[in-house]
Amino acid sequence: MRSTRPGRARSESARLAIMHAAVRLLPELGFSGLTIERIASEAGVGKQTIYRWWPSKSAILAECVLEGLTPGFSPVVANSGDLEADLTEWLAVLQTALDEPGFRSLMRGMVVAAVEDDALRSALYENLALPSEPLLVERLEEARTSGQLRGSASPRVLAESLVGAVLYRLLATAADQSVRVDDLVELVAQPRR
Amino acid sequence: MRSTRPGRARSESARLAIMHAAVRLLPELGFSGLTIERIASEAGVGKQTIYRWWPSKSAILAECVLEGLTPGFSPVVANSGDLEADLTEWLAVLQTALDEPGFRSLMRGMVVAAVEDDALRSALYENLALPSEPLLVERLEEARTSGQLRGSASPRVLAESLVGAVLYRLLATAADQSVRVDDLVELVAQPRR
Amino acid sequence: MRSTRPGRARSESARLAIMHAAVRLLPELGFSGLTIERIASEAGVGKQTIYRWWPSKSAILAECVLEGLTPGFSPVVANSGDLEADLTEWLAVLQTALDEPGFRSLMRGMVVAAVEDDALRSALYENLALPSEPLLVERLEEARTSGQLRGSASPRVLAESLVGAVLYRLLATAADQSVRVDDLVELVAQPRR
Amino acid sequence: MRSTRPGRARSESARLAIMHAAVRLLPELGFSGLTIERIASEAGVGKQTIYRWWPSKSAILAECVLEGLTPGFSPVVANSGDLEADLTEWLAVLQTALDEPGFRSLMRGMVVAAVEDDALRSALYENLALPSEPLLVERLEEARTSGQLRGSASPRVLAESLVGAVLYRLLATAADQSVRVDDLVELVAQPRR
DNA sequence: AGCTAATCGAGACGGTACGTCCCGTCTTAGC
DNA sequence: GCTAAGACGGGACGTACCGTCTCGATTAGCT
Repeated sequence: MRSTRPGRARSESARLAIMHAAVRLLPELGFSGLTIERIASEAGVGKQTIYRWWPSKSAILAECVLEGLTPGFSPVVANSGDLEADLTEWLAVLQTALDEPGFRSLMRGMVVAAVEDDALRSALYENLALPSEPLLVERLEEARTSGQLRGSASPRVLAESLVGAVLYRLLATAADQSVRVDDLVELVAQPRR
Repeated sequence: MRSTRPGRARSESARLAIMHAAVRLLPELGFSGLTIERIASEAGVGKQTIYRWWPSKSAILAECVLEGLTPGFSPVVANSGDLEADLTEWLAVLQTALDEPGFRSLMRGMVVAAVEDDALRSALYENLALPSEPLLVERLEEARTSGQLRGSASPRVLAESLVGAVLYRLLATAADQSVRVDDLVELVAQPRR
Repeated sequence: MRSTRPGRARSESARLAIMHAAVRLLPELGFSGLTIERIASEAGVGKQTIYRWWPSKSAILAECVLEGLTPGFSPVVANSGDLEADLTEWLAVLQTALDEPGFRSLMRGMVVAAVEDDALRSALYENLALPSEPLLVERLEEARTSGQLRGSASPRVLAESLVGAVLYRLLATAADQSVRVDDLVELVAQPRR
Repeated sequence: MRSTRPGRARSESARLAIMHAAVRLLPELGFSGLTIERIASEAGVGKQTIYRWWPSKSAILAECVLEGLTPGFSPVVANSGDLEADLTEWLAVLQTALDEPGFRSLMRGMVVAAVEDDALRSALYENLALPSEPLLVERLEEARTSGQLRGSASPRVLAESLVGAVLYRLLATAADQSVRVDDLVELVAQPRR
């Protein structure tokens, strides 16, 4: 383990300014309209400072996702013992976030970016961001053992269906159309008697 | 009504060459790597000939989708009376198409393009391409009346969940991982006794 | 011989605007301070329009020299039959031009540029510009035959000495110090009795 | 008078490494291609060490000239009492140095640098380097009093003509063309009977 | 058959952004 | 306080495409 490299240390303030600028500009400009040059000038930073640390604009966004700079919704799925209630709450929170146009644009931009960058795709889908899918899978597995899960489909498929339904709404719909939370929950959860 | 304008008629061969070039290049270059200039040179066509007839590269792709130049899967959902069999077949066909890397790349590019262009989004999601979702909704509504649909969720939500699950797999997964067709069908269809 | 290439013809007005901008900016900025980007914006032209036709900024300047866009002094050496008078006049004209600070800076910039570009060096020294040396050699050869040339040194060496003396003054002297025209003439011409 | 300041003393080895690197790189890269960054890495030195002691790359070159790091010719003009012999020898030595391509490139680079930097211009022309012009003037003045100088032109003008002829050859000629030493001497010196 | 007019491939145009190189300054730890 | 190292904000480089604008050469329908 080497203690410190020689030379000036990386500027944390520049790093943060760049990431904040990226997140601020993405909804406004869309992914393809977002340029490194714009991010640099918005952040008050030289272009080289960006290129020194990130290979692409997607990579900047990936780091933003991993650092939680895309606020607005909780990826956490509660576990109250009642699957129906937990899913309803989780979807409602997600829905509320996606009802906000800025956040909608941000997430669309992220999805586009993720298509063209493996690191961002991992960051977005696997680790935490968009649907918090792994956490959801875990919750559904728990529900399987307690008999609250409908049918016999694997928790992974159920989770992907729920998240996919939200993703579909996000990408396919122009207007801000909400998902039908109740129906989605009913799809997965064993109705309580 | 004027049947034909004076002057030289639009060249059908140029039109087709452009669309074929676009579809051929999209998987290779990705949406952002695809340029009008490249399409023009690939098609052996002047740039102006493209700009004369299409407002953007997304518009070219939209026309390609509408003309069925993106081969490889049938958007048709059969109606044999047996929902389980029909869905299984439809998903299997879709899955086979998406197992081919070239087609996968093509569809990813299309999804990206659709995010930034309303016309293409309509062409892709509503009219026919990706999931043929309206046809699916129709089939599920029919199944509801004949009691083959599980639970009480609306056909639209069910359709979006199925299509969303496929979309999620397309976008979120790096490797060519298949969807679990059986589980997806089980999610929606009332199991036969 | 092909009559015309296909495609839009080169814009003469852009070509002239670029060359005029280069000549206007060179004295003000010096050769190393002169940038392609500045020339382009001064000329109201895209950078690519410059790079399409010239490989370097020196090449632009070379074309300017060849087209006579660097006004201010006559390279012509008169031949009145009186070498002493002819040389005195030629040097006086040259001196007057070089007394003007703008022209001085221009010529300094040209000399610098010529060091790093073969084409410009030819344009500057051999064809016409700075000293009109070939014309001077010719005049001196004529004088040799009519016995007006002092000593036996070759006309080429004499010409280079005269031009060199001017060049030396141009490069080595900060302030606008004139050459001593009389002494230079005396160096070369047989004094009239 | 304080003999030494507190703190670490300036590194003489770094100073020499920088100047040697500059002189080594100048012929290879030309003046505009020579960068501080390249000099620093060639010298194995931090950039700041250069900027701390020199204001510009011309200043480094000026110091090189003053320290005699540009080897290859003697600026000294002998005084044997025989002007013709002394000039012939001086020009021959100069010519030999300038016949070497590396030295030629070096001197061209120096001349370019001198155009854009007053300090270097002084160092190059007035103090010692290129032509040792002041020494030459002195020698010619001596010759005037002893009647060895041709005509009545001022020694300064004669010196500038000789040096200018060499300078002209250096700048204007692509190939390594020699000056005609005999003719140049004849131009200035009273022929011995 | 000639005229008119919109098309075609080609490619130059004024621009914007790219990703790189270097500027001159600043900030590290080490001697 | 100097050193090597190297990050910083900035500016220019030369390239790739953008979408527009000529070019001369077709090629259709209408006189």
